[in-house]
Amino acid sequence: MNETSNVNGSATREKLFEAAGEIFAEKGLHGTTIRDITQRAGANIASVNYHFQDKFNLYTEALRRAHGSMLTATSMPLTADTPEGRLREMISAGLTAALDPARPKWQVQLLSRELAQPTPALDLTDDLMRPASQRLWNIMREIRPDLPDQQLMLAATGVAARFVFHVYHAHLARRMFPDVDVPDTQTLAEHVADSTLAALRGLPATPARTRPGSAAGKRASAKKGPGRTRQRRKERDAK
Amino acid sequence: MNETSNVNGSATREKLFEAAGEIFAEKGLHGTTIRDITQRAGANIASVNYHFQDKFNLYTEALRRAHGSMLTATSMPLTADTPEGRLREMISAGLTAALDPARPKWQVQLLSRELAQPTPALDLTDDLMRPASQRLWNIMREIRPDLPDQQLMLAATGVAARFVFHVYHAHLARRMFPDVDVPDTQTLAEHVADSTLAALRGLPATPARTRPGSAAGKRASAKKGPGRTRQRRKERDAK
DNA sequence: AGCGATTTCAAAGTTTTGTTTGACGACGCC
DNA sequence: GGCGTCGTCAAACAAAACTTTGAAATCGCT
Repeated sequence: MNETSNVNGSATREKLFEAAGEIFAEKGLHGTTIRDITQRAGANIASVNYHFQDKFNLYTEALRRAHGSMLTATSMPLTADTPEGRLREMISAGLTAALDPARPKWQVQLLSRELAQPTPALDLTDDLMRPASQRLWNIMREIRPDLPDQQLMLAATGVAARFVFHVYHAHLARRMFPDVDVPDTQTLAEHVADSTLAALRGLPATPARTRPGSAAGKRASAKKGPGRTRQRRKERDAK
Repeated sequence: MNETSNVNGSATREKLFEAAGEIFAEKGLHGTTIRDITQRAGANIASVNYHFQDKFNLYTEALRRAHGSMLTATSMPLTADTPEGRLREMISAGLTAALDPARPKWQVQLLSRELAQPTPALDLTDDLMRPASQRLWNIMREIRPDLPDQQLMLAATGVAARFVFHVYHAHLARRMFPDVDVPDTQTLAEHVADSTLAALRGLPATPARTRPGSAAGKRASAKKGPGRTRQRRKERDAK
C-alpha cells in the first residue's frame, strides 16, 4: 500500500521524520547521528535505512517538506492597493508564517541553516529566496522609482537580513538583551515594515556615490578618510 | 632554516592553523575532517595531534584567534560628538573591520558560525556581542530617549541583523540579486547607518501596540484581515 | 486460523574518522 | 662527532558512524 495510509504502518516513519527534522535543525547534517534520531524517535537504528534509503536522503526529505510548507505559506497574493500596504502585507505574512507557533520550529531553522550553508540536498535560493526577493524588489521599485539598483538592493537585503535574524538568530537577540521582553510577531512585523519604509523614504534622491564617472568603485574611499561626504550627512542627521 | 621561527613555531603549525580556520569556517566543526585540514596544509595526518592536542582544541584555538583579532578591531573608542555621528562611526568601524580584505575571511565566517550555532569551545555572546550591543543601545537611547525598551531593542537588532547578514550571508545577497553590483564597504556602511537613523527617527513616540490591555496577541489579526490598525499606518505611510 | 507482506529488532558488516605509535631525519649544542 | 630534542612521516589502532542482514514480530486479509 501507500506509505502513510497503512493503519499504523508508518507511525515510526513519521516519528522518525519529526525527530530528524528537529535534530538536523539543531545540529546540522554532519553533527547529527542516526543514533540520535532513532533514539529520540524511539525506533530502531535500522529504521532510518528501512524507511528512507540513508541518512542524507532523510535530510533531503525533511528539507523538502519544510520547503514546501513554507512555500505555500508565503506565496499567497498581496491584496493591498498601495505599494506600502503590500510591503507591510508581505513582511507580516512572511514573519507570521515563519514564526507561526503551529509550525514546528525546526522547519524554519532547517531552512535557514540550509540557506546559510547549502548542502547538495536542495537549492533553496532559486525556489524560495529569489521569488520572494523579486517581489520585494518590485514593490520597493514602486515606492522609490528613482533609486539606483544598488540602493534598492541594499534596502531589500535589509528586510532579508531582519527576516533571517529573527528566525534563525532569535536566541542571539534574547542573549544580547536578556531583560527586554521579546515582542510578539505582530509587533515585530510592524517594526520591520516601519523601519523599512522609513529607511526607503529617507534615502536621498541622489544616492551618495563617490563620483559618477569612476568605474564602479569596487574599493573606493574605504575606511580611511570620512572627510568629504560629512557635510551632507550632517544635514540629514539634523532633526 | 625556518621562516617563521626556528626552534618553536614550525611553519607547518601555522599552515595547519590557516587551513583549519578556512575549512572549519566553511564546513563547521563536525563537517571538517582532520584529513581535509592536513591535506590542504600539505602536512601529515599526525601533525594536528602533535601541534595541538586534538581536533577540538585546534578548533578552539582558531576561534580564539579570530575572536581576539576581531575584538581589538571593533573596541576602539568613538570620537564623534553627536550620537548620530557615533552611530555612524560604530557601524562603519564594525563593517570595515569585519569586511577588511586584509583579514582572512574565515575569521568572521567562523565567528558568525559559532554565534549561530555555539559549540562548547568559547562563549562569544558575553565577550563579543553583549558589549557591542550595549554600546549600540546607549547611543540609540541618546537619540530617542522617549522610546520604550522593546522598540529600542528592535532597532538595535536591526543593526545586528544587517551586520550578520552582510558578513555571513553575503553569498545569499549575491544570489538573490545576481545582476546588481555588490557595494563597497563604505557604501554599505553608509546605507546601514542611514537606514537605521531614518528608522529610529521614524518610530512614533507612542509605539504601535495592538491594544494596551489585551494579553500579547500571539496570533492577532494575522495575514487575513488587515482591517483595524490600518488607519494609523495610512497616516504614517502618506508621503 | 492461516498466510503473505510489511515492519521491527539485535547483531554484525563496512566505512570513515580521530588518535597513537615507533622509526627516521634535521638541527643545535657540548 | 656524539647526543638529545624536536618535527615529520607512514602505518597501525581504536572509536564512532552508517549500513546491511536475517530472523522475529506484527499487520491485513481471506
